[in-house]
Amino acid sequence: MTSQQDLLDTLAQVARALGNGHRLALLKRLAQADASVEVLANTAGLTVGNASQHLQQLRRVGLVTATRAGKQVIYRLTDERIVTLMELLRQVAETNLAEMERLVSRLFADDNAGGALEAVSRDELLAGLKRGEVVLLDVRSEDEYEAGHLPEAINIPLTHLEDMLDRLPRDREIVAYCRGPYCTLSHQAVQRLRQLGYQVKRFEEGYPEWKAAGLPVTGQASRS
Amino acid sequence: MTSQQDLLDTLAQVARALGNGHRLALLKRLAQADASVEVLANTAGLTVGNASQHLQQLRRVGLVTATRAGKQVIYRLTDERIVTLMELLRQVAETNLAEMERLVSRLFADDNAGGALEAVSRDELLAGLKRGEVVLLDVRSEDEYEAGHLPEAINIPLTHLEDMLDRLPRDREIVAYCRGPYCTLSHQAVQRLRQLGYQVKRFEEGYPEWKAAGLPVTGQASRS
DNA sequence: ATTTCATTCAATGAATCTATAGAATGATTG
DNA sequence: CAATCATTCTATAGATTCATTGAATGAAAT
Repeated sequence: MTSQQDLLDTLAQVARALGNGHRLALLKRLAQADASVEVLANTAGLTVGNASQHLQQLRRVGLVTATRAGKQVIYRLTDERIVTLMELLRQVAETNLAEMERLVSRLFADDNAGGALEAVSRDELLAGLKRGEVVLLDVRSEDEYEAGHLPEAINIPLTHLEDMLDRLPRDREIVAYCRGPYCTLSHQAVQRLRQLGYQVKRFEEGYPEWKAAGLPVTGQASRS
Repeated sequence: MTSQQDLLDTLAQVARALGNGHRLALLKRLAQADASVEVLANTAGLTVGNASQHLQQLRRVGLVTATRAGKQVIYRLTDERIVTLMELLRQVAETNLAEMERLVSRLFADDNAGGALEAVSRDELLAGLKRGEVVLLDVRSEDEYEAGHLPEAINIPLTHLEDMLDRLPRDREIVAYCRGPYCTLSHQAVQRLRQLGYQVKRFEEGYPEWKAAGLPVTGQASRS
């Protein structure tokens, strides 16, 4: 059963090739069009020699291929799925690295007036919604929102928060929620919106808990 | 515009966390069920201390989260998409690392009767097809096949070769092709099918060359 | 309070990765 | 054939990663 580990080691090689910002920049450029070493070096802000070395690492694991065209060597992506792979990596990183940012956020939060990020309980939220005093904000991704969300929630993915501020009222209390108590998207949203002067609190639970409690949800299919 | 590079550097951190066989093994185990450090260490064949360190690297980039349960610390995947990410990584690696495997394959091939993997030229292929003696096998991915393929070619992605043998005739000559002379999928297919007793040869060119030569192709839209 | 267990932390050396500079290669041009 | 251009190779030093060891922490049991 060592072959299993061999396979994982091979995968790890490919992942390591992706594990460098400059190489990702090169790949990103190649996703747009094939290019020579010099062009790639310029767009990635590298010296030609250095770019060449990085490109060869990418080539070693089969992510790019090189063909000579006269004096130049043209690199191209071996497989279009590499773009998908990078996009998925970005998605996973974007949502999960919140953990890191949370630590930073905490420092900020502690600077504020003590429990600046205090959370709204389920009962409080229900009461506020009933009285029409509260606007719900779903800061998860669009996909997740479409798969199901709290009734009348506005969806602004955290990544687009600043772009879509016009959807948020300034004169009402906003309650932001995300995936649950261990998800930190809403923490960040609250923090950023506070700085912009909004009245925001965080729902202490999240969509999964809400749904599991049998409360009404809006959306398409159900997910296990 | 440095923020762009910052983002890529952050992505690179996540990719680097995936860039180790042991950590991939831990993630793979976690994809099945949450587990304690000790359990994870055992299934990955690591010492507890070492496993703990790897797990914390994964935690640092947000791929896993840890919760204490009594004496134990239970780790779990932060996001189900991590499984998808690993699967995609596997797919990309499997098709693209062919370059490496080609070197291995060559050794095998050289052991066989000289030109065991000798290739069929375009003219030979056209003649064989005309006489109806040849069955064409496209070992590229399903996507690529659907985007365009040689007429009447059967599509069996290399990854599913052994699963779909019933589509291949044992009594006729098979010619496998892929992306071109520098693509090695067909090398591997020929080698594996030979061992199973099929009469297989490899087309010395590939789909792009065939199409570029103005020969008929089947499929949907055209790709530049 | 002490012991035990699971896990984490800290320190070490070997191995690997990175950027730089300069030499070497391969293909075109004069 | 010499000169030039694009790229690759080689060598180097500094930084990072990895596995190992033993000590330290935190929670449960005696």
